[in-house]
Amino acid sequence: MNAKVTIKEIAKHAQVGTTTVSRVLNSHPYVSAEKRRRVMEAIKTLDYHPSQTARHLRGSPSGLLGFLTDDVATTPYAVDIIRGAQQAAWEHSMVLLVADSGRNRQSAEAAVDVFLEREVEGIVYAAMYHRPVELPYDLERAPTVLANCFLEDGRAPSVVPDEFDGGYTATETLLKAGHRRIGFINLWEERVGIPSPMPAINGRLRGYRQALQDYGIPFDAALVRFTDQSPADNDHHTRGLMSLSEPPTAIFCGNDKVAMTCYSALAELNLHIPQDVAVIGFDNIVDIAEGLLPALTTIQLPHYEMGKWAVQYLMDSQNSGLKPLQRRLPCPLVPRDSVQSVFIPPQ
Amino acid sequence: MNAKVTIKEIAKHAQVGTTTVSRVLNSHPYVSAEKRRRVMEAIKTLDYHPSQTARHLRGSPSGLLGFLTDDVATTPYAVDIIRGAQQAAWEHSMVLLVADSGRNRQSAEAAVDVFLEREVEGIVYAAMYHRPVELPYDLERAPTVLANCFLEDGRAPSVVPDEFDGGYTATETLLKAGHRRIGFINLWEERVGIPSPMPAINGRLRGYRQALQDYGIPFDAALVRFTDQSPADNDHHTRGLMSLSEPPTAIFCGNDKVAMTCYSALAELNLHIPQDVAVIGFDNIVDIAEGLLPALTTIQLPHYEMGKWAVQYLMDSQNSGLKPLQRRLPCPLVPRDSVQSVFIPPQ
DNA sequence: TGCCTGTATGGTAACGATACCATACGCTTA
DNA sequence: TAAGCGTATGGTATCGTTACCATACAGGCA
Repeated sequence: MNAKVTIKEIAKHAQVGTTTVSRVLNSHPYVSAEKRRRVMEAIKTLDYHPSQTARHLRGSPSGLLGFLTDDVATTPYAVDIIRGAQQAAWEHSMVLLVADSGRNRQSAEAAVDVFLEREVEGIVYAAMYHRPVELPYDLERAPTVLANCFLEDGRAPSVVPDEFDGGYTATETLLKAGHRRIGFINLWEERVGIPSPMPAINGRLRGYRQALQDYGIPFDAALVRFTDQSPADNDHHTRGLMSLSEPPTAIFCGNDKVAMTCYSALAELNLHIPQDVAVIGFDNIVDIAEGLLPALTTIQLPHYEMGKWAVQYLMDSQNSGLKPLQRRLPCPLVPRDSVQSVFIPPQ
Repeated sequence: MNAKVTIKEIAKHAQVGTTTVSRVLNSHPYVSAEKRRRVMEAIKTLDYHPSQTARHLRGSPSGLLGFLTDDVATTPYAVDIIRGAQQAAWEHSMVLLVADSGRNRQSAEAAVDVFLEREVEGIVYAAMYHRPVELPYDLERAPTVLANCFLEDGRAPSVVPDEFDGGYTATETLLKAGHRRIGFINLWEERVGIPSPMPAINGRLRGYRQALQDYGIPFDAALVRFTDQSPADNDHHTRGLMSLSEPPTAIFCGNDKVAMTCYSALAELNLHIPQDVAVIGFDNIVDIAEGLLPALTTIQLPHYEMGKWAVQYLMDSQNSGLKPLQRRLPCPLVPRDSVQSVFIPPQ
């Protein structure tokens, strides 16, 4: 507000040299108690705040981290990535500079330029849903960690949800509750004719199969379906599953939106959750999961944790160097009321 | 990555003085075409990027804006505020510094300290749902604009959703479709015994009443209900409304979550949307609105626009001074399939 | 007594960019 | 021909802070 107070004025006010003030500020040795006190007092009375700009110019690290996102939130809670990053940054006394790369490489480059002009110490590149990306700028430009996405060639470190773990946990939750016929309405997406390599789809399916195998249940392809995520298709597959000659007693839905349609389809079929059919979702969209009746048991994507991890890794490897590993974070269960044991397990 | 290139090296490489380089960078007059060319070339070959830090130290404005949020997203899309702010900042060649004030005043002060140390030119304080707040730091410290919240005493400018407009639009949409008995399941919240001053609750109710009045429909208190937002209560009120001797033909739900429960309650009552009952929501939680069948017509909160406005106002009033007005932004209709005309309007 | 060492202190250059000042040239105009 | 002006150019102080260097004094030890 008022003209900024500099170290010089503190020095004058406290009747010491600027060096002494600096020493006090950075708690260096060799300052007498008396002068330290005087400096402290001057700082308080003049309401002095050191200029990070000047500090940085003199050679200290910038204390800045760039956070670049690819675009608008698809899954709303994906923004928890930024919260996690912000939290971790804070713990390292860093500040987050955020920018939206927009859709095109050009504006991403521009954003990175801006970051670099401010000498960020690293960049977190975050995607709004888990997928392979092409980095919209030259990796050499700054130490980069990817969050919720990864490079196909693995040239940069990344942190992603462990989709396999999520699929496994969801399925195991149902198995533990005693279910033996478990339907799976997986997500689907096509990319120019070939099935998408979306890690969510494949990873969760592998988790599902592995859990079944671990519990000695044979895999039945009829129980696995793929939805284009439209309500109509979600509905269609729920009905398809339930009209099987041997219908499932539990359904694992590819996400909470699918679960939402699943609920209404089951209601129309006069089937009750969780008594007749257990349902488990994915994503933990709280508005949906808590809004449904009964409240939806689901799996949480580790958005917050990914953001946190990305920044932490960036910081930890500041000197040791960034090793391009891929870190998979578990997807924990969020138990609510849509899964319930179907029978007392045998002793 | 490699040691940073400075203006001096450019000067040496281009065989000119540093002043000339600076002039080229800032497109000042009085540089010969030849030298300009040489400088440009040197910049490109040495991959020079000017240091914002040094620029700023010399006196230029910091180009930084602080963005402070109060806490975790309640409505997931509230993060669009940050996207809007980021966009507007970008257009003004500003960068956003984000921090989470956490719950307590102390860490908020700390965050503001950090902002001030970097000499931000202003601060946007954003809340995750529309409400009165107490600013967790001294207003004198930096030019501040509040987004999605406001100070009870109006000491600082703020931008909020026009809840009245939203309530009016929702109701009018139903009226225009020919409905004359319109139920309203409003939100509810108590604060130590007294009803909450949540602007959403009062504003939307006033909008509802005004729209009825403008269309010559008498207000019927029996049609207005308040839910604590639990699925059970949402369900209860939907049924209550429909069991009226003269039940409504349309229901205006306080938010999309309420609408979600409303859908299932109506389904259980064997009533079809929109033929038997029209439903309109609030918030436009896309996951819910598009996931429901039929897709939910709803009202959008202007999160993105608020973020944008806040930054724009901060910038525009950089010299003219911040006037503490409150700006209300309209809540537009997002038409989908849950409202349909009940009859052909008379010519 | 003289030297060394540890403590205490302040002056000043440097970080990178820019604003100001000084200078210099070529041309027009009195 | 000299003065005056527009154009072109570079040197240097400056922003706020810290690192380095220089200085100064007190006490311990030979």
